[in-house]
Amino acid sequence: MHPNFIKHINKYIELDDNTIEVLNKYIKPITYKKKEFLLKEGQICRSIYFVVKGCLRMFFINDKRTEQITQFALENWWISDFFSFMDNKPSEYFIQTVEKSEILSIDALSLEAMLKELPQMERYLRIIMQRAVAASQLRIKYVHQLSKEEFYIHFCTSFPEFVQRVPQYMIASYLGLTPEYVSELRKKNL
Amino acid sequence: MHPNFIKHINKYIELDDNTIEVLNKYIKPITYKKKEFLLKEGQICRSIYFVVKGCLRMFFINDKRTEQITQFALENWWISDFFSFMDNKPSEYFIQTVEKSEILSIDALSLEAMLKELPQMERYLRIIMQRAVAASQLRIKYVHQLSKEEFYIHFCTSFPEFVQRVPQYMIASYLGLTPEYVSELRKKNL
DNA sequence: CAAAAAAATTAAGCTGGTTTAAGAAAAAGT
DNA sequence: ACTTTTTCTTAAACCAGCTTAATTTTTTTG
Repeated sequence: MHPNFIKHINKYIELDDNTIEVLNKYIKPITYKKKEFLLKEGQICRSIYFVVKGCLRMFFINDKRTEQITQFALENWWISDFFSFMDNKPSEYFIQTVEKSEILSIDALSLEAMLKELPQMERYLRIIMQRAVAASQLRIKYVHQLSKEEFYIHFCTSFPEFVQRVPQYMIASYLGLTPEYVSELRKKNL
Repeated sequence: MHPNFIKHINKYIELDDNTIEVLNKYIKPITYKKKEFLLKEGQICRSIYFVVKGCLRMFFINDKRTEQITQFALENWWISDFFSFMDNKPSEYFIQTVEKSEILSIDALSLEAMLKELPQMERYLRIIMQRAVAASQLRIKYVHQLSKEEFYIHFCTSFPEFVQRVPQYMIASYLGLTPEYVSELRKKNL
């Protein structure tokens, strides 16, 4: 089992050796190359994914036929299309690696079985989800509070690791900007 | 204890009479008049709130000194500033009733004690939080996918109950539009 | 290393939605 | 019923950020 994953869970709940062993039964590690898809539009999102190493992006294709990124996931982040995952509905999203990545995945049935055997994991997931809600409250606030220029600068200073690892046009897409406008902002702000 | 609340929990987990009685110990019902505040900017958000009857809004004051609404909560919704609640940090939000409302509140200490005594409630909250994450994924998608006009029309057709109950300028604020523009849209689309 | 593909830049013109300001209509309080 | 407050409307001027299109730079691949 991946030590980073254990460490992450252990930040929120107590974990004994037996629990770790049981967890191991349900969780499936996969290594992906750069630009591989974990989910494509039209498929049902059968799993939730934990990033051990690497980077994922989630996006959809908008009416103008361009990719609109809605989320990134770096190390120790969970990602999924939760609507598709919970209700078994075809997803409108793609989930793809931005770079070579080591992923842990757990599908809906395994998750239910795991939670039945290890109910203390409900608490871990509850806290993770609660933090995700808090994060999206913050994100919505920034969207309304900041101009696009301020939003871009705020993102770059808050998450410098992204600027290093992720192409500029993907950051533009995530922030709802055109690559051309980001280019202009960079010229102005450097 | 409020039957709507019990019914809501019962949608996600099994509830026996004893559990309900224990729950009752930790949960505090309060009735608010129209326009009363449950939280003000600068205060720590000490509780999470469940709307039994009525309507709440959450907003912050932006740089132009106008109220920016980020969330509503109608019957059977939970609302809180989760960052403030989890980390005991002063909130930047206000939470206020839009109309006379019956609210159940549970503060952080009571929540922890309740979850210790009723660990099965972790599952309920995990599912609630997971659904909230799914909802915010959908919201972000709409923000990127739809023009402001489409966004307004989509909201009005998806949540007609809001249009009935909530003043138009509040819906405008929630959607990130000026009241003037909404007025124009209404003229155009009726 | 050369060729191709992917990513970033530049600049001019344009538009969806805001701002500003004034007035009208509806709702709430006394 | 009357006064005050809140909410909604109208219209013109304005601008942040987008579109389009061509070029350059960087990265990837054989």
